[in-house]
Amino acid sequence: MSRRTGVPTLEDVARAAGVSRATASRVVNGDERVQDATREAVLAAIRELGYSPNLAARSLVTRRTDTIAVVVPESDERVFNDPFFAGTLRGVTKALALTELQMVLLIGSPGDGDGRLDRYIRGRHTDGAIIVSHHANDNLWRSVAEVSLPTVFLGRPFAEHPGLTFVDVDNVAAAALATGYLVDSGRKRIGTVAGPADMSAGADRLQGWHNVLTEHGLPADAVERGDFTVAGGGDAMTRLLARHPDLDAVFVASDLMASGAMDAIRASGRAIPTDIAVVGMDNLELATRTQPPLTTVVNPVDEMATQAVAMLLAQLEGGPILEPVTMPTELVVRESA
Amino acid sequence: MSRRTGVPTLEDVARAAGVSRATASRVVNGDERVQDATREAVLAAIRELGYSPNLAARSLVTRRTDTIAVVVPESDERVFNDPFFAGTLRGVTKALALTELQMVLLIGSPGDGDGRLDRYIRGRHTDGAIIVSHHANDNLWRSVAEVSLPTVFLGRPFAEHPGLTFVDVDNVAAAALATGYLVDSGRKRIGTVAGPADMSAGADRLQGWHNVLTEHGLPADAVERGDFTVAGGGDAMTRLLARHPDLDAVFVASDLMASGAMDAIRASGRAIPTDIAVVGMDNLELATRTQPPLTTVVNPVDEMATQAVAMLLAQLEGGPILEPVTMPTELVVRESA
DNA sequence: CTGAAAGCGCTAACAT
DNA sequence: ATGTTAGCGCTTTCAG
Repeated sequence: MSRRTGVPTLEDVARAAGVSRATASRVVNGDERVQDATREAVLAAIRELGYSPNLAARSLVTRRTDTIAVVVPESDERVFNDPFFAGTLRGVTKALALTELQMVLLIGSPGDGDGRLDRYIRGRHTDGAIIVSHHANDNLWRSVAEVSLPTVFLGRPFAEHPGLTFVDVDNVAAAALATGYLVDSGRKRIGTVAGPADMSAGADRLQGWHNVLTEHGLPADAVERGDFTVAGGGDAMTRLLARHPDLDAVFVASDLMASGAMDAIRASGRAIPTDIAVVGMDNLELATRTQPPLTTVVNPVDEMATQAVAMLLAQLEGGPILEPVTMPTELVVRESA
Repeated sequence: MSRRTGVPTLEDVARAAGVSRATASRVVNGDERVQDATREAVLAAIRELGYSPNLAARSLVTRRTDTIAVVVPESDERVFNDPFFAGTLRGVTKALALTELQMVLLIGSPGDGDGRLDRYIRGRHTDGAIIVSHHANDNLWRSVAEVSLPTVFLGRPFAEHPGLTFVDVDNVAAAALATGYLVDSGRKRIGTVAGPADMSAGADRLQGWHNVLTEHGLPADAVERGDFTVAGGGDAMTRLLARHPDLDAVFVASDLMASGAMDAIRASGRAIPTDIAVVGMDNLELATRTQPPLTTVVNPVDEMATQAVAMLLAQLEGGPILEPVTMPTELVVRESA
């Protein structure tokens, strides 16, 4: 016995079962061509010794790590305060639980730019990646392309690029749906609290709002940007009201921002929806608990995550890069509009 | 050139720099005793080739994985809906960002009991573990002990065991603080919505509530259990009111449950705090947004997480297992009590 | 169906 | 200061 550490190796298992390492390995990996009796012996040895494969050794030879990275180029603050990310992570976790893959969560720390994430990707330390909240100036898309790491974006990456695939909702259509509802209910002066200009969700939702207003010959000049946080939404709404006191409705590009915006509206002495109607987007649980409950557009994060994982798995199994997928969206009418 | 894959190895770097693999390795690992000129050459080769160490190969020889597991034996649903876990993960992420360690998130999936988590721990696939929400019938504590995996519990594990360390708040004291406040403000008939009996936080908070009431000669019989969710808190409160319609106050063992409990109280036609005073625990952001804002006891998850990571790092660096740490707590008075 | 042997990429003695 | 060498534990040809 040359076991210095307490951790049994495949060699130990093989010896205990009276077979070669190769056969033991076959049993561990479910290879069919092992005699039943032999298999039993090995299995018994494994149980007895409490053997568990050394993943590093395995991955050194298989050239797979059996992990996938979930990359979120946002601060830990954002990620863990925004239910949108929670939903995304929940979806990914759930989908991954059915596989042998382990999830490695990579969150952008404000400290070092995106250098850490980039290095991790370029190092090919995982078999694939799901990249969640992509900004225009992230070069993550370039990195995954250069090292050809199987990747699916959750939310359309700002820079489209052949070979990059993603799953998203049609954010232009979603915003149009929300804005159209406001128009149809007779609102004439409709502003928007938009998302960041460097994210496709920010840009597209603004576009959808703009399209509908111009189609109807209504002014599309009341725009302020928020950063997808409650506070950011509140600040943006305050600025919006200062510049356009005649607003009678607003489309806010996320429920979290809408929550802040509603506080700002109330603080200005206006009533919701009587003075100002509010429509959000995401349909977080939060939307049912605002005062009044928030009319919003569904952002099916769970389904999107599941879809993204499925597309990634297909690639990992050697399939082609699948076409981008767009998920359907719907309006949920509550009391804020 | 024998490079079949596109991924450069240390060997490639060494060759390009005209040195041996050993020297290249020294540069990569920041070994001092390398001539500046040599170092420069190696660094240049690394940049040129876009070299990144193969972690599997490294960990095979160093016997370290440079990862730590964050184990949460709860369903993904719970984990990603409960801001308590979000706070914990935020704290751990933040603390880990300052190190070279990568976090592996292990979440209990309802499917396979805790077998998956257990196997992962016993396989020693990480250098250490932080175990977050521990239940009485989890045998995780036994597993980490048996394979002597450096571990810190976040929240006192139900089974105390020499060699197990943890960081927690004094939940008995916290509950006593909340209940004492209710007593001091003249309430006479104080119930509680307690947490699960199989978790130390559930048991201890119930104990603290019980202690104060008996000390003051008040009845301590109005108890219903919830599962630390909004819905669970609501249901428990409904049962509590049915059995004890004379209640004039309630200590609810978590803010999430308190939120549900407040809905149930209102639904019963009672006013908060006039008819029933409510005190929660955790001091989530949510507590500021309930109607009325919730009086609660601070659960300093961020600091606890930081502390837990620090204690784990100390162990990983070869230090002794540190004594359990108890964090201080305080009452935040808002309008619900 | 099973075993022998090669080697994945790296670090860490041990030489020099 | 640098090179040589011996594995780390595993999978995978290749023989038999």
